[in-house]
Amino acid sequence: MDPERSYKIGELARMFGLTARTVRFYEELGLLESESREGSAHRRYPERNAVRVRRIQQLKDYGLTLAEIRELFDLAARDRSGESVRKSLSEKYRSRLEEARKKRDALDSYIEDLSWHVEQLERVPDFFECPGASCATCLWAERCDVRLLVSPKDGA
Amino acid sequence: MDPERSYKIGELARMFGLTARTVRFYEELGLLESESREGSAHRRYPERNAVRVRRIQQLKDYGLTLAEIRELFDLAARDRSGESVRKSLSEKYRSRLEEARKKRDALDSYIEDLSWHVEQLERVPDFFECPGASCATCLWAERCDVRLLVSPKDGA
DNA sequence: ATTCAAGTTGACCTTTAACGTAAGATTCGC
DNA sequence: GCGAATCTTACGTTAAAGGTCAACTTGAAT
Repeated sequence: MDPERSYKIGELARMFGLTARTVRFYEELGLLESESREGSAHRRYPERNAVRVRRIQQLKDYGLTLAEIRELFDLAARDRSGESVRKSLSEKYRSRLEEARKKRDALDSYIEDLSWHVEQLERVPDFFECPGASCATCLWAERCDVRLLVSPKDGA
Repeated sequence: MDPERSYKIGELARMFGLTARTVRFYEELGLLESESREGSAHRRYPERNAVRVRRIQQLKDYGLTLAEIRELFDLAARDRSGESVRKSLSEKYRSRLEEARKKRDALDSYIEDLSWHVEQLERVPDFFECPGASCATCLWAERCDVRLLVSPKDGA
């Protein structure tokens, strides 16, 4: 890697499938740093920004917001040992992980419920007759009682 | 159930933990039907609307939008046999189910990836030294090469 | 008769991140 | 000197399900 190397905004954008607007936006947020533009009117991004963009994409994929990514970058700039960054990122990942697991569990029970409903809908031919015992999906209220609108958890 | 019974907007709202605004909003969308207000200025919701509200909440819980719910209600009004409603709802549920399963699978692999990263972050004490082989979480680009930013799928 | 909680219409506001898009002026590279 | 690239500024997008005034009117109970 050549530390002297620098990219124009379009180059950097193309390298990662972004638009110039996006790169500019990232810089606005403090995620990228262009050289001071002495004499020139166009931005120049030193090589290290390429790595940053890649890192941004990665962290974004893992569910971090750009604001959070910025915090991490700031942290890294202040603590060069990397300790605080590692701790912070680790915590963030852990909490994301927990959220994700909860979401997955919720999704699982959602899937179960929905399966039950689909089954009900397709199994009983005259399900809509509201036999008086239970009615999971009846839609015309004129014939229905609130108490007859059941869910799987209500017990069969 | 007394077919003559009717509710004021606040009553209906309180029954289901809604606000009057919400009930009004539902009526605007065509989800509820108040009696024609001859002589009166206040809405009156016949009993059947209670069942509708309950149904709305149920369908909402299963991920249908209010617009979709309205379509179902319309369908039910046009086809009293219930056949088309059952078909439509069944299809909707099925597609929701498929989406949910995909989401869950994506979530699962996300969880795996994230676990890998957490492990990496916590296992290698000087992970941030960028040993040159791989670097999953390094944050200061000055010392890093883009190619060193790896993910679990990249192979260890 | 009074009162005052409850109801009414209408119209705008909220949330939210990560950009898109338009416009017109400049600049760079060849 | 020309056209592609870049610049700044600033508003637009997305969008579901209501929230929040504001200013007014009703209706049931005292």
